[in-house]
Amino acid sequence: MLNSYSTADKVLLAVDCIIFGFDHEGLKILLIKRDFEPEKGKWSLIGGFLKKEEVLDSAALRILESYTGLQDIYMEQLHAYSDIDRDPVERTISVAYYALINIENHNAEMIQNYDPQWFKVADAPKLIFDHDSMLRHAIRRLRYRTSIKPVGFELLPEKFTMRQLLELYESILDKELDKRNFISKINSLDILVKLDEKDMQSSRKGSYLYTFDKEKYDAKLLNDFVLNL
Amino acid sequence: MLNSYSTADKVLLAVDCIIFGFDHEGLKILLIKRDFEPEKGKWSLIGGFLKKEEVLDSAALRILESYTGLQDIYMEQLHAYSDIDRDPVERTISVAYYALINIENHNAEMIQNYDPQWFKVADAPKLIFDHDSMLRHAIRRLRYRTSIKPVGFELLPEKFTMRQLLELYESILDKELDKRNFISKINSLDILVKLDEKDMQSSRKGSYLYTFDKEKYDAKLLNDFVLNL
DNA sequence: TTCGAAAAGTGTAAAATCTACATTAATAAA
DNA sequence: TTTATTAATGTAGATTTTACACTTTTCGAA
Repeated sequence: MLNSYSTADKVLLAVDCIIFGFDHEGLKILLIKRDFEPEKGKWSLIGGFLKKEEVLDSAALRILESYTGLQDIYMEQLHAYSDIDRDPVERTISVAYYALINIENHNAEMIQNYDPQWFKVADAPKLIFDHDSMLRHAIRRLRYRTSIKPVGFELLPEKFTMRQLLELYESILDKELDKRNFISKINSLDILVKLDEKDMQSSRKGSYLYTFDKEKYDAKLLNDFVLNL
Repeated sequence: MLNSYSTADKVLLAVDCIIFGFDHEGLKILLIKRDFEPEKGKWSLIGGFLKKEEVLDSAALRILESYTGLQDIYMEQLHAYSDIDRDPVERTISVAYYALINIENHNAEMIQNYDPQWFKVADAPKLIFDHDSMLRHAIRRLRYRTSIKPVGFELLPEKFTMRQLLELYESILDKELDKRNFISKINSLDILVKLDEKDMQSSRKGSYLYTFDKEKYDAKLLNDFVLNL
């Protein structure tokens, strides 16, 4: 019978995580050397299997934490991948999630206790299975997301310069942006607070530091807008 | 062990289809009375279980065809739903797909041999499980899609009037559009061919019929744009 | 102390796009 | 031939987007 629960096939359900980070070198992606067969030792997204009593969103969080120690990361579902032979061992459907995190905040502990590595998106090694394709889709989604939601809160340090924000957008969109136009567009979003404090690392003159106005930022997360950069 | 294939749980994987159609009454959604327990007799999206040797995309096509006879329908994956108790019988993860189809082209055969029914989106009955939530997401996705890809080829008859196209967009976006602005924006997409033929049903004067320029339409499907309606 | 180097900060004019809006045209039916 | 009905059409003003260059600040070197 077509729709009998009892005769329907059951399958393994995996979750793979595309974790984006950002630092002075640009947009990065977090990868691990796979620690079990098949493809042991090859570069891979962080992944694992869904447990029966678990929701996908939670599985993504659990799996991310188990490989990185990272907690309370906001992830979004990307897509379900189901090619028959995507996993050579056994039929496995994988649901991919992606997240944005601040590298500096998390890196020390993570590198100490686990073994993930950051790669510049452009320099990422070949990945196992269909993970390259997942990564490509995630980048596309991130670019799109950038055009309708604010980005940066999760990726930048608490205090940051306008230049850092500009470089974040440039590295996500992979194109140069006009500095003055960018600043006025970002300012028109009204999500930044200019501090009375300068960062003196980057120049003699020093550049003002900003933070996000969390409330306004979150409000913008809910209501899509068009940001034409 | 965390990532052992042999100890990982297997789950049922369902596919549910949100089928959008359009006719003179507006945007519609195709539903069936569920023909098996639980919730037998209640309104439901068209759905079924993934088979082990099947890709999700194909499962969506197979399931749609089994309930409607519809073939060669282009569907897009929407989201994977995994609430623990979303299906009361057994843990089931469902991947939702959505599609756009032309009601008039397909209706006769479908209604004859199967028992699905069209509902105006606004008048849809309460659905089983989390199908209401799937439908809401699909509508949101369709609206978004409408702002970055052309819509209509799959939903309108071969030849259609500008008014029909306008009403399609209005019913998807659920708002009134300015006729003249709409026409000039659509024309600027350069995807329509104006025919030397009028539809005399709707008025004394008659209104010109259009078709889509399939090539240009398809090209626009690939490259996103912003259509500010 | 002055000078040079390096990045920060700032404004505008022209072009493009978006919006709001009303009249005339064509035809069939009465 | 008149009337009723819907189709078709254009523009001016407002808004947004784009392209673009010079001045400011301060540290460190001469």
